[in-house]
Amino acid sequence: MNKQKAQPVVGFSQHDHRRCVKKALKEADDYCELNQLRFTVVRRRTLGILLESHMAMGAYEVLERLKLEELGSKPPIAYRALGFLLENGFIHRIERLNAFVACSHPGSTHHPAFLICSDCGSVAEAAVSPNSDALSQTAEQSGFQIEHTTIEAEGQCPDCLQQVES
Amino acid sequence: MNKQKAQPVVGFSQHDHRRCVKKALKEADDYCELNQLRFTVVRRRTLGILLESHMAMGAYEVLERLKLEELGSKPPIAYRALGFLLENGFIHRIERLNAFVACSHPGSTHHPAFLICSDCGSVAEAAVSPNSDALSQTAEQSGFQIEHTTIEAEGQCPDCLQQVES
DNA sequence: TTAGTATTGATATAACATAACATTTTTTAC
DNA sequence: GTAAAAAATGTTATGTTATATCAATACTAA
Ligand SMILES: [Zn+2]
Ligand SMILES: [Zn+2]
Ligand SMILES: [Zn+2]
Ligand SMILES: [Zn+2]
Repeated sequence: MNKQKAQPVVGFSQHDHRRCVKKALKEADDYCELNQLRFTVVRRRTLGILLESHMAMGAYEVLERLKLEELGSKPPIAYRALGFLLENGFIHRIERLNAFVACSHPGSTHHPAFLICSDCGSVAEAAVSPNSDALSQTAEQSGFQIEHTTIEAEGQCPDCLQQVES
Repeated sequence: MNKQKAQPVVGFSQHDHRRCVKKALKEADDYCELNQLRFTVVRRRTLGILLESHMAMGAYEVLERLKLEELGSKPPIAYRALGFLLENGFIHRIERLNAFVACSHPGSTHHPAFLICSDCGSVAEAAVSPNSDALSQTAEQSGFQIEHTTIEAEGQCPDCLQQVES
């Protein structure tokens, strides 16, 4: 991650970002109401920050943003909010980056996979069908019961590849 | 603790395991000689420590072991040795655990996948064929060029599942 | 209300990792 | 063989990520 800023995270294409954020927050509102989860100010705003950014953000980066809005200033504030959002599937953790990113298609349970550009830092999420991938097959063969998968690829995104060519 | 398939050293009897470690070190010796790599005492011993262990080990855990043998006492010692071993494919890094594990089948280039037991901490490595998995397909479709993959599953290993049942 | 539970506030520290520079060892060129 | 260059190690310091703990507050339900 050594070049510019905010790159699209949902695939590598343009989209109406503001509407996308609003929609996602609304869906989270609904989900929390339905499941009697307490979608507090800090939690909602944390999700908002990640949705707006559309980049993977570190916990301390999120915390900086929360500080600006007087929503907390100490690490546990950020980690707790992120923990809540992770548990409820609103965000994912990118292990290779020690960072967090809003889920591109929340609501449905899925095994997310991420494509991380090492040049521009953009992160794209793709759903991998749970039972067709090689990992699940290997697990099944050996009698291992998967509860969570981490599937991440690092490399060059289409945009950055193009820039090298030209 | 006995598992089938592409397992590292878990479950081997003490005698077999010793031989297995010795064999792996010998292979590393040969590889380094062939490729004119400097397989120094610290590097070789670090690989030995990981081979002997039946679990993934953190860098500071490895460092503790090196300390005991007067091979270094400060973090960079361990991280440098681990870096060398990573670069040359003798070990892998498990992102979810911030830990390192000796490769189960070094020599050949492969996309390693790991099955991590959240109960007993055992880690099994399996090779995933690079071009058949869903991740590679997704990447190819979007024009993303993969350089490195992180594929990890957390859950219950067969042994730990059995213990819950009984 | 009142007790119980969930969340937040705050301090401290644990765990993981690297930057920077000095020193030593090994390799290479002459 | 010696000197220069390169690689590895020693050392200090610091940066980064994450959690344990306990006090205070807010929400929930009897
Ligand atoms: Zn998702
Ligand atoms: Zn890019
Ligand atoms: Zn391997
Ligand atoms: Zn187990």
